[in-house]
Amino acid sequence: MNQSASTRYHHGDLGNACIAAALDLIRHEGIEAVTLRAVAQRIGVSRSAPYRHFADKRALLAACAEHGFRELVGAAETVLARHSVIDLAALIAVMRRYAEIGQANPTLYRLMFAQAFVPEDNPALTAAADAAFATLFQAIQAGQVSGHLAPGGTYSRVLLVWSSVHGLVSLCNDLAPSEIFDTRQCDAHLAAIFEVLAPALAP
Amino acid sequence: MNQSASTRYHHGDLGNACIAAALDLIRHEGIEAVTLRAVAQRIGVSRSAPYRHFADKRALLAACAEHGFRELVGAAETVLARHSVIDLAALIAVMRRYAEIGQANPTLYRLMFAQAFVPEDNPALTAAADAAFATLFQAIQAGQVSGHLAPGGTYSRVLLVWSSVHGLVSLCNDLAPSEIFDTRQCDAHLAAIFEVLAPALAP
DNA sequence: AAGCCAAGTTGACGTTGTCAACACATGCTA
DNA sequence: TAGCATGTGTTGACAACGTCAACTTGGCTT
Repeated sequence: MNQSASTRYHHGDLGNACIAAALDLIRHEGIEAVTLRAVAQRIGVSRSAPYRHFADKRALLAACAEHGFRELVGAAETVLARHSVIDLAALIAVMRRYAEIGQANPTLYRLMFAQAFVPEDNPALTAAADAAFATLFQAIQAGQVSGHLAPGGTYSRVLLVWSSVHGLVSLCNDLAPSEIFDTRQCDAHLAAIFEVLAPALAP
Repeated sequence: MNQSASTRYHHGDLGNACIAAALDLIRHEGIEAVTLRAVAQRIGVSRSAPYRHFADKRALLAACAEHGFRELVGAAETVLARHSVIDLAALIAVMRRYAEIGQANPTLYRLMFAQAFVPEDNPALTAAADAAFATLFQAIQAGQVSGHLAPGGTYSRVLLVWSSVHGLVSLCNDLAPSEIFDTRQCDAHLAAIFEVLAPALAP
């Protein structure tokens, strides 16, 4: 009785254990190391046990991507909560945190934006991505309402900010560093971008 | 003699034939359909013939990505050549064309920015990506010199423009369409972004 | 004409995703 | 309490894939 979870026949929470193991492989070993066999082995379970909890490998990866979006939204909300008003500095702080997370786990970040590539739609994943968009939208809107950000074109500004930061993080994560574009200076690049962007966002 | 290329024992240009076949599979069948066996079969050659021309599968994919960057640069230069001066309208036209190409072949576009993910560096691919950056840089610089674009911060502005458009194309290509963010309206989103961006770029 | 080398082929191997058939455990019902 | 249904994990198997080694073919040089 109360046998350790690792030796019980029934794992108890194999679904989440699979996600955790996959996330660990994604973070530390790269996407090619993420095989269902490796995931199962890490948990101490047979190779096809995960099929009781995920339809196929892509479903497991989608769950990991969903986790990534939730982490992103949670981090953004934490930063937002530290600011009593949403002005340009607050917006920059949020996007800096966004970039930080994207850079900290490049493989996961890439995976998050690789899911919709597959034809089957995944409502949970779409909702998680939407939550990221909505968080940014509400922040910018709040800044505009309180007069700390330039008014009008809320949707366009959300698109611009998200696209810019997502684009920069993607470029820095996915391109090899070169003399003309040093992908290791993502933070500095982000600051440079927001310097140009400032007049278009501040009131 | 002068036997048809498809029946000759020596193909003559198998390397380029592999790239062409892979590009066709990428465009029409999706990345998962790109197997060395499928590429070889399309050319009418045995499964491991490509290994005489590419070290491994990734090398072939890198060559495809390189081709994609060259197409991008060529298209940008064509648009630029149609404009006697580089003002905001010209810049928008270039980036619109960029987005058009990125949307026309999403799988290839994604592949182009997925190469540097692998540890081995690929000088030819890095050079091709650099050429894209350099083209945009020179265009913006020329516009600034001639007084048709706002002066100063050339590098920052290049980063901003490239990141924004690349980010938007990536988001539209890779995310599933949702009610809050319709990824099928990429062109309209691009116009919206440049509307906000205009004051930061025009003189 | 001889022979060398690049180019293409064939056979084979290990890995992977996936499925079907089976075994086990747990909780409900009689 | 016995038995059974259902959910959970295991095992065996298969096809597809990337890749390598050994072999064959063809054209070019000398």
